[in-house]
Amino acid sequence: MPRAAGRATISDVARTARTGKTSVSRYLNGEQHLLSDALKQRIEQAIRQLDYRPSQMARSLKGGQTRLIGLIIADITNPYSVDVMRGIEAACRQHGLTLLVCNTNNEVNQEQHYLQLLSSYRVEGIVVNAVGMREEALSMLQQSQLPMVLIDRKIPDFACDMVGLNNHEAASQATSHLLQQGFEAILYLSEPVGAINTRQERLLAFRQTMAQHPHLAAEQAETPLNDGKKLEAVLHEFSARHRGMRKAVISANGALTLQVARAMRRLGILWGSDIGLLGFDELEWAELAGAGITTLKQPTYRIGYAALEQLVLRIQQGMDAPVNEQVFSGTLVVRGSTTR
Amino acid sequence: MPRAAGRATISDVARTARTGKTSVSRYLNGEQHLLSDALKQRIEQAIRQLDYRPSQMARSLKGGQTRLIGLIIADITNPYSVDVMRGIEAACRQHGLTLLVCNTNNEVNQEQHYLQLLSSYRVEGIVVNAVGMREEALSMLQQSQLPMVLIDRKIPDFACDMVGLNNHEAASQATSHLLQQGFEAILYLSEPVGAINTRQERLLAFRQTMAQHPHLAAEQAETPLNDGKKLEAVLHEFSARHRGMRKAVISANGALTLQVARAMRRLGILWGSDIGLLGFDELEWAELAGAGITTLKQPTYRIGYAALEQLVLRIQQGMDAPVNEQVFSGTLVVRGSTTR
DNA sequence: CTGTTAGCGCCTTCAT
DNA sequence: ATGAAGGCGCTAACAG
Repeated sequence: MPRAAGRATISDVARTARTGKTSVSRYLNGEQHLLSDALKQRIEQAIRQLDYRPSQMARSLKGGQTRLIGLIIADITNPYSVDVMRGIEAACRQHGLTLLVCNTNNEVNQEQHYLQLLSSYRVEGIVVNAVGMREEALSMLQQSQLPMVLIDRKIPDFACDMVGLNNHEAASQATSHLLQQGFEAILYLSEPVGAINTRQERLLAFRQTMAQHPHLAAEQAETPLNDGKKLEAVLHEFSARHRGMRKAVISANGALTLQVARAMRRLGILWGSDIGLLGFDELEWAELAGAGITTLKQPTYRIGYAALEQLVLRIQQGMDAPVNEQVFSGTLVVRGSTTR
Repeated sequence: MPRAAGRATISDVARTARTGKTSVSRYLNGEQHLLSDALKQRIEQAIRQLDYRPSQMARSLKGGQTRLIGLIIADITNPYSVDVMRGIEAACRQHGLTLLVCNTNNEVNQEQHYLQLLSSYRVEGIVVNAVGMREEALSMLQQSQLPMVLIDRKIPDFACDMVGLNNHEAASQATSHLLQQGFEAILYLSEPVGAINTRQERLLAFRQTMAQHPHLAAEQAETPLNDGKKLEAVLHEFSARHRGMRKAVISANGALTLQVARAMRRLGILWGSDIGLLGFDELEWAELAGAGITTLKQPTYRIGYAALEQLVLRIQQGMDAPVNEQVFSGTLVVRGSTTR
């Protein structure tokens, strides 16, 4: 009989099967060829009878591999992150790894907490989807000697593998499309750029592309996600300033595009006819909103998959191997918001 | 100096601080009032110097609480699930619990795998967001004696705490709204109902409500999420069959609503003018799609929060306490798709 | 106040 | 082919 409270242990099984712990352990670890059929039978039955399941805790305490990978996501609400996650998961399955997901909800405390947790559970590596994560938090990560790969984010003075979008190319592509469509004034809208390299790169590419056409108006504005009023003001003024010209807005990410669309709707501005609209990140509802919204779609699944492959590589090679950065190209999905 | 490979252990710290493991352990566990200041100093420094971090593995192996909660999600892609998760997380924080998220990607294997994993890591309880999960998989869960609560799903012959939507009320509410708006023919569209109680309840309530108006047309159809052609056919025929009447479609969940909207668009049917449309689950883009889509919004955050509270209760009370079921009311958010 | 000791459940030599 | 013994890192009696 198993001990009153708690689950059965390997000793319980051994006792029930009238043998020693060693044999049970061997049975569990695929060294069954070393056991007599009779013993195997007894062990098998004991396990079933006691509903025994080995404790991973104890197992990996002993120093074995955990085959665990941690994923730290700053905002699970972000479809981009979820899509990337699917790629990571697929790759994990491929490698016989198990993924543990931690959502930090954009809170620095949580980041630290989860990092410590994952580390103390001896995950073999972590993927950090840092969109929105602050520098301070990431520097904590640096401390831990865990193999790690960053998604779509580089940190100054922090050598770390990274996988993400070719932001420069993507932003150029987006801007060029708008120019080709004959827009004469373009507003590049993003959340506060700060020191976040992803945002900087996109903005830079926009500026460089526009710089080739000095007679056109290239504007830029930053607005937080939750300030609808400010967004309306920015949009309204941009619109007014370029009355009579063909004008368009680029939104730097999916979450922002939603807010932009809402603001335009409140203002009674129609994308497609009154103004052009192009957003980074594919949206499942892009085709349903008004005339449709043109997006720059990221290969999220591939990014996630590649990130995990990179992590596996890092785990194999150790922390001394040179840092690797890998970027993928985006795809422009043209819809009604940028065509006549 | 810490051992060459691997991290420092409590013994290393003890040695460096010229003391015993016990004192270090005490220092770690908030029993600092039992230590002399001098010792405290030495330990603190040793910890910093060695970058020591206690192994949760070892700790909980010893029999302590893990303060870990597992969340099994069938489809992380589903915004409903993600929203519920946010509620769970908030409640976890409140209780000093840490949430480990596992996405089974609707694969039965994964469900088993994760369940075993979580169980072997001694999580104190699990929340199962079973939308889409198959019965077989859930019966596995039943085996494990883990405290558990189901989200929006009941399983026959399986006594388990549950938190979810008041499906009957919600579906009645939705149907009544359509009737009030003067729709004369209503099509209730859902994924295959099967034995899933949530889907059955919604459908039943629809039928009962419609039964009070025998002169009106109450239709029902089931279609898988990925079969756009079938969806178009169903919609087209429904439309044709009731030409000249005011007709509407109820979509049984958010993911389906997206497909329905796409299909209507392909068919050139406009919701709001040609046909009514009402979907379960709030959609962030509901106001942006055409005339806007009326939704039945679930209090997802509260559902998640309540689920975790229930789990905590279950953990405290043990597995013998009577089963508890808790349902919340939905809210109708009326938009252009169901008004003239 | 502080250190010694004995496990937690498992894996792994090392004997038998 | 099988089992006994030791130890992974930590906590919790139980002495000093």
